[in-house]
Amino acid sequence: MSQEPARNTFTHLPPDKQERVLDAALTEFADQGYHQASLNRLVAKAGIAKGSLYQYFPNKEGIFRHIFQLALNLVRRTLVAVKEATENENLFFRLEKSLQAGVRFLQEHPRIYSLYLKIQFDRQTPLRRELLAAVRRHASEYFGSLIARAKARGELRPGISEPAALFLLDAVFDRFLQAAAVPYLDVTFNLHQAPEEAVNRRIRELIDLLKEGLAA
Amino acid sequence: MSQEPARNTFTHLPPDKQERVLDAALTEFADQGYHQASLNRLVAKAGIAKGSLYQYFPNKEGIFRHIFQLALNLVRRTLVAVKEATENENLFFRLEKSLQAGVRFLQEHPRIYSLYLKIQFDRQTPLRRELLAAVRRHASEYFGSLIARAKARGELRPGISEPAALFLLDAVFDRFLQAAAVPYLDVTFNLHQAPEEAVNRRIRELIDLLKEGLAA
DNA sequence: CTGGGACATGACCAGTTGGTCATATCATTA
DNA sequence: TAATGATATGACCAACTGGTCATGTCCCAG
Repeated sequence: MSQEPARNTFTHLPPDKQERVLDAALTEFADQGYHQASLNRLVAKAGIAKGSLYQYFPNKEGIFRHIFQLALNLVRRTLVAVKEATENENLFFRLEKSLQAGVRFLQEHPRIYSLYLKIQFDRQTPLRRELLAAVRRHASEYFGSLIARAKARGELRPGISEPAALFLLDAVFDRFLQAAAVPYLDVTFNLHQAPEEAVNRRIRELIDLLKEGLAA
Repeated sequence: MSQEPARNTFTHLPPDKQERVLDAALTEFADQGYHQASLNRLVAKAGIAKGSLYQYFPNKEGIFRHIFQLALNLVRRTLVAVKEATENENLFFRLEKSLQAGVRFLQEHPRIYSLYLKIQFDRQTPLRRELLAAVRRHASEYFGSLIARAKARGELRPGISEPAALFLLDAVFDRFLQAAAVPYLDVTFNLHQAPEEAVNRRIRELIDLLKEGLAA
């Protein structure tokens, strides 16, 4: 499969130095995207020599892979935690809590989210297929299991199209997080850097609309 | 305001040559994004000398502005046409037609849509604020007027939050188009390069869900 | 035929990129 | 102390970037 991108030299380094390098790398890739990212800037930020970087990683893509894996693991852990924490609640409450958790994640790890958005729409970025496949799988499992449980508990309108419901939830959630993270994206909610209370109000409005529908 | 980015020299050119240059530029920017785009590749594609390019436009950003304006005007005209064509129909029929028109646009002008996505998530691209502001204004006007009319005709559930409805429509539409345009993005609908008939079925499922809601 | 303005051209420039490598430093052995 | 292997370093490389400009071609007016 894919060989380990980090060299032994890197894992033997004192943890704080590893931290500095990874931090600089995440910042650079998140700010600039893969191709725009400059290794010269990266090493300057990390306070190491250019040559050292190539003792730690085989090349630019190797650094990227490493960051990518760390980020993906963090997301995975977070998703599992939220799902378990609301296991026995009803669908709409779970959705509300999920969206809140999403916003929290994005505020705590803005660079990871920014990196994700960059990869999503830059066809040239390495690992793009892998990333999108992984995200798709997670989203599908997550919402799929919420919907299945809701159906079993009779919380869903009968005859509903499950793929459509999944698509709808995925779309609305993703857009909500984007609007909270990216300035100028949002049409009416003004979510970017809004106070928590305002965000939560919007979440409730939105869930309510999903629940009851638009039609009279 | 903003000065014209194209020089007179360019407008005096034989139309087919203008066409070739603009086409090459759109392709390059759409494929690579602003910063990754290479003027060397661009001139090779257009079959002109590097020096000539600088007789037509002041610099890279000037070329980008020009392409950008052309694209924006095209979108504007399309939006107006759809809105007028369904003026007296009910909300959900109009939404269906709008989404169909969106998919059609994206199939006819994939490079323009790709460019739009690139700009949206690359914070470093020039004109990003302008682009996002323009898109936001258009979307808000478009959906806003649909919703206002639907409300007047009593097609909406009373007490509905208008900002939430607007956000919801904007989110779902945008995501639907993204899923149709970008491979691997879509969780369950398999919209990318799907046949028209399949797309239209999905559109109907989705609109129906928006109409009736999720809850039992 | 001459002159002049519009347009075309590609060699050239300084700056930056990802990546290399000979050399230096350092801690740990013997 | 000497030797050894791991790690650190930054000058250096070819390739490419956006942008310039001296020179050339072409057409048309006088």
